[in-house]
Amino acid sequence: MTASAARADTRLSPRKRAGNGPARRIDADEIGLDALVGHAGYAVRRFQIWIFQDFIKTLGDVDIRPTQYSVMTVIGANPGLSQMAVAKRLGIERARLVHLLDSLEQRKLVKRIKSKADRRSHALHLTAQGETALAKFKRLAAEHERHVEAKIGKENRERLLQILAGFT
Amino acid sequence: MTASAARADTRLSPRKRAGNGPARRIDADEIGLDALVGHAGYAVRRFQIWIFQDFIKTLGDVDIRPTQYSVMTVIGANPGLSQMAVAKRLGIERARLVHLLDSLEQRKLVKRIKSKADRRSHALHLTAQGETALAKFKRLAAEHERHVEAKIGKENRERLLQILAGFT
DNA sequence: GGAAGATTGTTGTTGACGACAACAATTGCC
DNA sequence: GGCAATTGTTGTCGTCAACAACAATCTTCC
Repeated sequence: MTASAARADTRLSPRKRAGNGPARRIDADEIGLDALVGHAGYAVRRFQIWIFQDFIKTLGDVDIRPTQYSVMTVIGANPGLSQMAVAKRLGIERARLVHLLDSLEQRKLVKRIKSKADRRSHALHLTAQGETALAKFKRLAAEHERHVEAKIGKENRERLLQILAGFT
Repeated sequence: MTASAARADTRLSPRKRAGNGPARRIDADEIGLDALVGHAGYAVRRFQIWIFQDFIKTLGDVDIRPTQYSVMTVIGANPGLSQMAVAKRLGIERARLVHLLDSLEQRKLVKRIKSKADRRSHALHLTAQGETALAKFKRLAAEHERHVEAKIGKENRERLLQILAGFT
């Protein structure tokens, strides 16, 4: 079922089939994308939507979204980071990180500790509760990753990670 | 360097390096992502952001965003489609497509023609101006695609398209 | 040592986008 | 002929990226 793509570009162009309206019912599966096939951005966008939806669903019970997971993972692996450091590392704006941390702090998963070295900044840590929660999140994330494998194949997933390793 | 994924889970944890704050200046490039590396979703998200930004910049002079481009491409290749058909094909909601078409119609690139076969629906067409404009957009999109090649390599781009072909 | 400029966290706004819900007009079905 | 489904539209809500402005604080430079 997944192997049925990658043609489509070389089908006889359906151009100007209809004068001012479709005479026949169009099945929406048989619409030629033409130039759209072959655009990396389009494929990546569609895939990203799919993968995020599966992540959100798989971690739906614990109510954790991909960005929240990435923030907790980075803090868990590097306790004491400032908000700027986390934002820069994850490529999110510090303005946005404020709300993310507000939410995570309300849920007692993360805490902001005033840094004594630089009184402008906060040192970010997971709470004890946050540590055990993150462990559970990681198990669910691993399950999500298996869904990805099931979707595109184990070796394709690894090739993908290899190709995109420069963006992490 | 690109082969360095898929371990990550088994590195000695740098946990608890800092008591309540970073003693040393952290360079934000040397922050361990640990479990984040190895997550397909994270890599794909970062890549998608990069690729969209390049697309928007490359087509900045003509003020066309990726979604607008995809809509015009589909209409150009399949004149007379209804809004539902386009929405379903591109995976966008029909509610959202309304605004996209409003914008494109104001710019005289697309026109909605009342279908006589089904008076509920509109047959979508490019205007003459839209046709020539789309040709220019496609040239710029091809230039963008070359940027992608330059970023990840020609053969990696093609492998990527192959892997994700099922999502187009 | 003090003024000038940079950095950090915060608040706010804007716009693109996905997800829903409701609605009128129209079509298809039984 | 009547009732469910479809199509386009309008609206709301929440997520997210991109900016801009601001107070507090640090750094730099004279």
